[in-house]
Amino acid sequence: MAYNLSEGSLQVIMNGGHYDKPVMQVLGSKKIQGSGANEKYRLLVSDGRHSYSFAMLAIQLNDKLITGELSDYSVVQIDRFVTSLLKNTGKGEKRVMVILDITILAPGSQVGKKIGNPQTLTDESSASAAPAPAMQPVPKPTPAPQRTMPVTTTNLDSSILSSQMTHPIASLSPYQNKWVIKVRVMNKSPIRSWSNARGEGTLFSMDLCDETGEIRATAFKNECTKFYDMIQVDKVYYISRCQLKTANKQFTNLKNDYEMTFTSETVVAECMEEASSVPTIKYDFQPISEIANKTPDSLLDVIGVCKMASDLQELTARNTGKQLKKRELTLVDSSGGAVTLTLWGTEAEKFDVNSNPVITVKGARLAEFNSSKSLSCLASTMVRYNPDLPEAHKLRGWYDQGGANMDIVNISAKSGVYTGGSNEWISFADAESRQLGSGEKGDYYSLLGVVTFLFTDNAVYKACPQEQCNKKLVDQENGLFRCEKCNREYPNFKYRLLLAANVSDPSGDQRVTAFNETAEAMLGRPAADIGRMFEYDKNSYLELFEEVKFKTFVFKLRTKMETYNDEARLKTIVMNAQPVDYKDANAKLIKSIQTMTGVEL
DNA sequence: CCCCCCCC
Repeated sequence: MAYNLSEGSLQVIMNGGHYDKPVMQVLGSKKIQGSGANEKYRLLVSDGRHSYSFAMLAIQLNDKLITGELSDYSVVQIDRFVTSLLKNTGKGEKRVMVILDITILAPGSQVGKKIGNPQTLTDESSASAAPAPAMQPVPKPTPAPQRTMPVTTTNLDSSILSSQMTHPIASLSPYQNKWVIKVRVMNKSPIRSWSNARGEGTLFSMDLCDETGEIRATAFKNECTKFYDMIQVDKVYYISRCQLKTANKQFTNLKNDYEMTFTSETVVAECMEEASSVPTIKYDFQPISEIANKTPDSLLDVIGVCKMASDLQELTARNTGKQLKKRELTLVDSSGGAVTLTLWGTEAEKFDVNSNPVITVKGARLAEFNSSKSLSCLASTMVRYNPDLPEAHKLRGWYDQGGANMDIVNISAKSGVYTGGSNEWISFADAESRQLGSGEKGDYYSLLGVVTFLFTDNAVYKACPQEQCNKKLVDQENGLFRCEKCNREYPNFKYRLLLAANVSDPSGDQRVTAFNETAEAMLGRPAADIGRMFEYDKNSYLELFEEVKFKTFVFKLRTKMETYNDEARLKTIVMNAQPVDYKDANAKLIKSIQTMTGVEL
């Protein structure tokens, strides 16, 4: 019987390339460290053309070798493997393959011989290119020298560790505990304390990654104190002897089924050598336009350009009474979506409002409020500004070359209290002929309209600082402001918008009023910013209004006949103003053409 | 062993 080995695959793999599920023959194996449950084996494998001895068997596959299922001359399909470049004690780098999963296609006893005449593959990345040492083609469990792990971080020579085989994150599991990982710290939380029925203490957690995956590690109490200062974001460490357990996906979106806990046995040593092969961070970016379809409370990775930023806002948490600081950023990307990202605390304070950085967030929580979705940073969320990433440079290019002016759909747009009405677009002429607004209750309708004029006078006012009260304040000219509704004076106020505008469509036009949230959506800036501009930078204020003129929105309007001074007149309020989603707009237009013409398009 | 992460 002939066995087809994947000839040439080893050369591809050892040059750092990928080869999908190569078929190889095992020509030998050798125990290189540990004993009992912690044994580790090195294999001599052949693809028929070359043989290579720096193939490691992941510990979970040891059984196959020990039981004899996997033996010399076995033909196997390597379903999953990783390779990594290792420092080879002064002789440059050596690429090692770690076999994570195999299917045995034919037992060694059936094959019974070496297939072909494979030549030893020399390590091409190494100048010395020493041939791999030959191994006996018979598994002889020889007592390998026991590797003793230093237990403390003091006097730990990291070169000892680096000369050893490190284990890929992807192969860690609770069923093996003898490993060393070489990982970069992606994120480190602040120290936090807890107190509950099961006890109290301090902890911090960190997110780690290597070429094969990522994992969260948490250090409690003694380990928290011992390692907090040492562990630094972006640095690479050798870590061993942690406890692994199943990760709770509710609190992390790292791609790993497990997480680890530091124990008193845990060893951490900084990697002092060049370690650029260990990646800096792993993202699973979601296009902003897709965020609206995600489940609330899920943790997402997003990249976007900060198109606008609110002022710093201070507020009191309702449940805890804690003083909070927040800043809301609007992120846009080339998907045509926009989303609000809320920063908290010092992250909010230190944000430079005069910049439009590319921002990456990893593990931001999708929040839902009043049926609009936004992102909120948690303590565990990684936020980076203008990171040196291909995606970031691409997005910067998009933004600077017109993306900044692109019409966007803000999935976080506040929808006000609007609930009624049809989503069908009608025209002002339709609204008139249907006599909308003549009834007791008022009528709702939607249309595609252009803002043709904005009244800049009285568009922003100083409102009562009380949460539920938006009453315009009377300036007492003594540093205090009086609210007639609350019947008291305040030293502070909040800006609110009350925007009057004209909206036109091809059939006519209508004077409309937009209250705070909808006016913010139309003007594209928070009321606080607009108030500040009105007060201190009138030119920018007027410019902003000029920019919005002739912008098109999908309006949801509420219209009702009201009587002023014996004169009945239609009052139309903007319930919602959304930038145009042209894909959706075109579908609606095509549908209405079909309805009108009866022609299938 | 945490897992709170805030506000409209």
